[in-house]
Amino acid sequence: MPRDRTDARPRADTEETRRAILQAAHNLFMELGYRAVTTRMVAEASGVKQPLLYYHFADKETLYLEVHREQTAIARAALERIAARKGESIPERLYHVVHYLRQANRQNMGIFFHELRHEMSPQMRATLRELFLTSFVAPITSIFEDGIRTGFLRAPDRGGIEPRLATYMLLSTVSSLSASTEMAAELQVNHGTCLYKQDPVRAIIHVLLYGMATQPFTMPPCSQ
Amino acid sequence: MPRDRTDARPRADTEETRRAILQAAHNLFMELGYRAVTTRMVAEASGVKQPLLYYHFADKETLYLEVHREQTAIARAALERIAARKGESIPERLYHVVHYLRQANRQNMGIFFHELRHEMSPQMRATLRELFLTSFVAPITSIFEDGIRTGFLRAPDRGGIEPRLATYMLLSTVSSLSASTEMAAELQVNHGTCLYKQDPVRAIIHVLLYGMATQPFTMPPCSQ
DNA sequence: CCTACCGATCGGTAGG
DNA sequence: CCTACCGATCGGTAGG
Repeated sequence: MPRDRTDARPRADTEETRRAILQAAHNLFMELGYRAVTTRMVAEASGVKQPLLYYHFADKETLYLEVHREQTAIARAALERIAARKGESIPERLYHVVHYLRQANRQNMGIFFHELRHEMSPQMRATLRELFLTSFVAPITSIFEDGIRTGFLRAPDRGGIEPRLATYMLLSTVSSLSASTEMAAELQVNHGTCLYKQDPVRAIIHVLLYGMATQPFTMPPCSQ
Repeated sequence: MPRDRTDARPRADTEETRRAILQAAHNLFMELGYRAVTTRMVAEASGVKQPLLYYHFADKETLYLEVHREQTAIARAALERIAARKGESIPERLYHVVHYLRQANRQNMGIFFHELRHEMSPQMRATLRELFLTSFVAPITSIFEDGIRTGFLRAPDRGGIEPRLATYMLLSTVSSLSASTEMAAELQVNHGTCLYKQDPVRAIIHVLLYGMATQPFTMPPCSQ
């Protein structure tokens, strides 16, 4: 749609503006959510007038999609790279995953799914869901699969859980960690006597791997 | 504010209407979130005209607060009752907690904190935060504290985590479970060979208690 | 408990 | 890339 007009500015300028809009929209959508961000807020944050957004993007929903397309591509590359480091242990790879997720200012996963269900058109919903699965869920799941394969993690039929469920537990805990001031503040206070406990990320991974119970699990064996 | 007018209806009718509004508002706020729910939607769902809401409640924010006041009172009673069942094991009590949380149609915790930070006035934010801590966090935390006290769970200085962090991990995982179709659908598919795995709630509690690793935790001992 | 209506703001368009 | 503006809808009020 852009650059088919006779009085168009040089390509660089137009591209630059488009990128400024995407960047501003990214920050605002992640901070406030789809509905709370107005097109006028995006325009002001990117230094243009509001109707210009509709020269670069068909509508607000499309702008939201383009933001996610760009960000998920970056996240996918980073997470697949971490997942592929077979030389590193499972805890190390998980730590790097969580570290990346926190550093990328992703919004809360619950809010993302909420927006998917309630604010997006059906085809947009399907596209965004696919982007999320490919870029976030798949790489992390492959780490858990690797853990089961190498015997570090229990297989689902040996008292373990499905890799996909493990991924969702990790993602939901970490995204709540970033989203809720309450939880984040709580974790900052935790200056325990143990080294890893000063780092909430390590504490969470520690629980997912080794649990909280004193004794190893005493559930009835699976092949009963 | 209500019932100080000369032509007021009988007390029962007015109370009934107020309750109908609260019930409709509860369902809508939990399903769609504060911002997405309009006062006109609440009015229609409770069978009254929109301006009537302002006879019973000062504004939209106050209506939201009253909904939470009522619901957290119910939740608090239920959760404190479960936490007090000292005859039941920690896993059993946790299972009942999660079962209750899922049955009460609570919204996603991430969305709740998001609304707290971005949609509420400061004093409303403080009140709602207090309600949440007293009604949800405190009772569940007391179960984890009990687990450490009785030796079923590892103490924070013995390779365990703070009870409060355990509570947030449980709450965030469970609330994502209810909120994301994605995750819920995933868990329905899980028909493993192991009994507890057919129940996603048991699987989540199992991981929090016993972890996913084959071997007990091999982190450096804490008193080093 | 209602009808009628307000100022503000929303996403998006016209026209250049 | 802008000014000007649209129809719709929002939370809330006037007045009875």
